[in-house]
Amino acid sequence: MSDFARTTVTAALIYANGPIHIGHLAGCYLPADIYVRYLRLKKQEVIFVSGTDEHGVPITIKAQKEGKTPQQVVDHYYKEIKSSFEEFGISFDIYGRTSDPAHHKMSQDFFLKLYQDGKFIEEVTEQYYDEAADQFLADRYITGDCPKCQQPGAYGDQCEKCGSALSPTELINPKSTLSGASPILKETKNWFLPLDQWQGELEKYVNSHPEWKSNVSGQVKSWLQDGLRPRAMTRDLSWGVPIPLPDTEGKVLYVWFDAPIGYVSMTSQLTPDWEKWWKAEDSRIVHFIGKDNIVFHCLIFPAMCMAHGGYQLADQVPANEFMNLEGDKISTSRNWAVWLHEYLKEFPGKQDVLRYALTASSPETKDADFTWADFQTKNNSELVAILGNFVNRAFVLIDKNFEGIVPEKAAGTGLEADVIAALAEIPAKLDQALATYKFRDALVYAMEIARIGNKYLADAEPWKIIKEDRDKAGTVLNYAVQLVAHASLALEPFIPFTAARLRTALGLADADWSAIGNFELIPAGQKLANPGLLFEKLEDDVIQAQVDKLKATKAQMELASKQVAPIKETIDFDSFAKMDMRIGQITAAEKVEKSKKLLKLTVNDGLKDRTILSGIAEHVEPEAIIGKQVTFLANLAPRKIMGQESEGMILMAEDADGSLAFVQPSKSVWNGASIS
RNA sequence: GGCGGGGUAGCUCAGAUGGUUAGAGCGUUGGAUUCAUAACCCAAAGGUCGGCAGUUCGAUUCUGCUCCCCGCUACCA
Repeated sequence: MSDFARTTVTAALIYANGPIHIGHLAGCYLPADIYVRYLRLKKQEVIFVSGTDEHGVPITIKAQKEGKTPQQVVDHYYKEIKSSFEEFGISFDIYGRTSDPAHHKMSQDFFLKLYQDGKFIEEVTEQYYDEAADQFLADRYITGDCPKCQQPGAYGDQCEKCGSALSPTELINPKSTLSGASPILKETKNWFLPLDQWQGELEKYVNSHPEWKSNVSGQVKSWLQDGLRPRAMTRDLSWGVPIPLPDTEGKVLYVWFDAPIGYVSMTSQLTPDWEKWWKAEDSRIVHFIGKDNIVFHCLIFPAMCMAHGGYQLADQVPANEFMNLEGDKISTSRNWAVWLHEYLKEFPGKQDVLRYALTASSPETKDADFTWADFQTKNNSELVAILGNFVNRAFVLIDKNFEGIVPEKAAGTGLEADVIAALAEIPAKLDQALATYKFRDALVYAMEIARIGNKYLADAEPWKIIKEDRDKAGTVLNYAVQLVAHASLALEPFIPFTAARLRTALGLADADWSAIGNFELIPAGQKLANPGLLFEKLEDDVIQAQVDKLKATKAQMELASKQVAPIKETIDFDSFAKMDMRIGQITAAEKVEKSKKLLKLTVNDGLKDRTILSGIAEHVEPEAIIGKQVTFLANLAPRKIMGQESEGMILMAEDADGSLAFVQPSKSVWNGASIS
């Protein structure tokens, strides 16, 4: 790693269809920023590149929903995202966007080179096309009956009822989810990158990086083991980078084709010297991403680069897992998130508190959970009590006893050697942790300096010594100031706003990693400017307000989901009369093996016992329902489900929360009672 | 369904190529202290390391099965 002359750091491109939330920050932006700041402290050559991804279906959906054009949507969010990142101290060298003409040009050139070099496979396939919406339909936008289990509501890629993987053309009675119309099959030509041809080289590449995190190499190797297949690099969509070939109207580049090129095109906006950062052999590329982006950065983009030639491949891809919020998955569409722009407004000047809290429980090895209670604890018990308190003690003691001027070192208390020794261990540990992307550990090492400081003050008791020996007390405070200075350096990557305040207070012009260990960093006689309290305690009511806000969101979302479905189309009496609904009694119930949802019920219908399979296993205990009377449809055509014959269907009422309840007679009736 | 990651103290998480008392921070309890934002400092309590079985002299660490959470599953990105 020391062979590299410079480092190109990227953080994932985010969709410009919503604001930034803490999941994004913890997932890649904060770790990337910490890493970049660390490299800068070490005076290494580095650039930090990111931006918004402004293409793809989610953007068009958002635009449709808001009655805007896609361009209006991305313009709005680009601005908002960029400014909240800036305010939060994410120190990008360039924050670009993929709708930029320079980006279009570069990704088109990239595509064209692959095309001209014959790296693509052209393939004409039949895809479902929604004539009403005038567009081809991605798998997710088609539903129909599952060809395997016959149940309705299967998606184009998968039936969630029986779990089968499907392709859209297999669906029975397909419908577009956009317009509800029946889609037609239409021929379309797309360009595929034959990933299978790069399998060998990709394996070599992946195997040359045994240091990758287990979640990264695990997923990548799993794909390689399954065998790679050609992947379409173009899409039938109107919003995106147009394909630079004749007669390709209505087709654009696959967003995952142009997005990673975005890193490069954005670099070209930063410096005319951009090629050095992506092509020079002594340039190291590091992609910070979330776990959902692993294959695109570790397989597909590398394959594109191999096909193109000339580009360096990523040296590290430190993917984080996900950050949950109060026990639930963060979700933009469900509004379950702590939004950065709201945080910045509601907690002005407290960027570092959030940076600290998110780093301290960063999802480095597994999903993590952000709770407001934890946020409060981290602020009150660590930032205020450990760091803020130590700094305040040092400044107040010097202000009171030495008029704010750093005293000379004289004979010490005998504890100084221990302090120096304790501090001496920190830089190497810190360096090691940061260099290996273990930011959680690194933060603990950096905070250790303040702990050392607190202990030193408690043991040395300069407030007592001063009464007899002013020089000795001065010595202690001199050391304390040096420790504050060290904290300001070691904590710079994590809490840069606080670090800068400290440097100003100390009169330390420059932040330089190599100064760690230097106990003459702040010269005696230096006039200090007490920065005041670095952090303030967060009271319960402030935290409670945030929790309440989330609870209100949740309640609102539940309310929204409680919307009663509209009445279906009118039917005549005969259609109704055809249904033979009856009351029967459950005499036996057991789980169907290898099925999550299915229960095998034996129902006494007054004539005989019949077997009915019902997808209610997640809602009821088999033992608990034996003996219950239920309503069932008796003349439904028998159907095989998971190899077993089901004779009828149990009627269930679905509650707003998705739970199911039996439809039962209000008093016990005889089995076989018909319903009319 | 297949594949990948994870399940370790009340909470958030480390760790062990298998080996004497499994770690940290926070929280809790007790003590000490008052320069400091009722903060700091010291100490203690607290874990059958998801469950079952196997390999082994010995497993929380290896193997198999199983349960739970998360992700991916290739034209959703």
